[in-house]
Amino acid sequence: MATSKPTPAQFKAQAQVFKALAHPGRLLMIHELSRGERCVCELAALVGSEMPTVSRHLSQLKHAGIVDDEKRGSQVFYRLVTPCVMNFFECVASVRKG
Amino acid sequence: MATSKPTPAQFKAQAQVFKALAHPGRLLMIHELSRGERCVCELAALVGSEMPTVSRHLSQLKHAGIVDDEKRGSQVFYRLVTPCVMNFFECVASVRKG
DNA sequence: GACAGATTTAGCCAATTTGCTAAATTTGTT
DNA sequence: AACAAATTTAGCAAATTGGCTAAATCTGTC
Repeated sequence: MATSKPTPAQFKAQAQVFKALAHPGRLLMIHELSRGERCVCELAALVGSEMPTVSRHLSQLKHAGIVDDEKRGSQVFYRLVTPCVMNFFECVASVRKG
Repeated sequence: MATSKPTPAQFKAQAQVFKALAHPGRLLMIHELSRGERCVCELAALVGSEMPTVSRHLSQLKHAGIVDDEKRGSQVFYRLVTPCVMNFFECVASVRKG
């Protein structure tokens, strides 16, 4: 199917997804999650921020539908739900180079 | 080439591009520009905002490297530089549906 | 049940974003 | 030169975002 014109509500929803991606730390986490599920503490160590901060970032990604979580024991594991977002990076890289 | 890990600076640059996309009006304009170049006044009429507002939105897209502009007479025409961003929409749509 | 660890929620403050109006700039016309 | 149209820049107020610390919640262990 070709690129049909989204409704205003769809544009708004799409913008929400892009907004969730519009943060270096969240992109780093997504990149890590593309290799497999990770708990919050692992991701906190990865990005070097406090756990509450990381938890809220993950909450944003989850709300946007990009990741999902599963509680196992005392830990919560996040995983990438839509691997297609990884395809963005290639295009975005080309954007930056002209 | 596989998905190699970007540097912190690259993550930051990518986030900037996503941030430029994280706005319903800007997405609408990009969609319109995917059909061909448009002047600021046309885009302003399309999104229903004041021209200064639209001008600044376009400035953001240009700074992110997504669009480029060309002045012809008293008008400035914008065009989509990286059509690959249109591919995002398909994936983003799938994000919203689960 | 007390306690430690992992996670989330709440509250606070600094920084950014957004949209507007007003002013400045540029271009084409008379 | 005067004027009108198109665009950008500047300045302002409202809303949102981002990170922290403190407090609350949940889980497993002793």
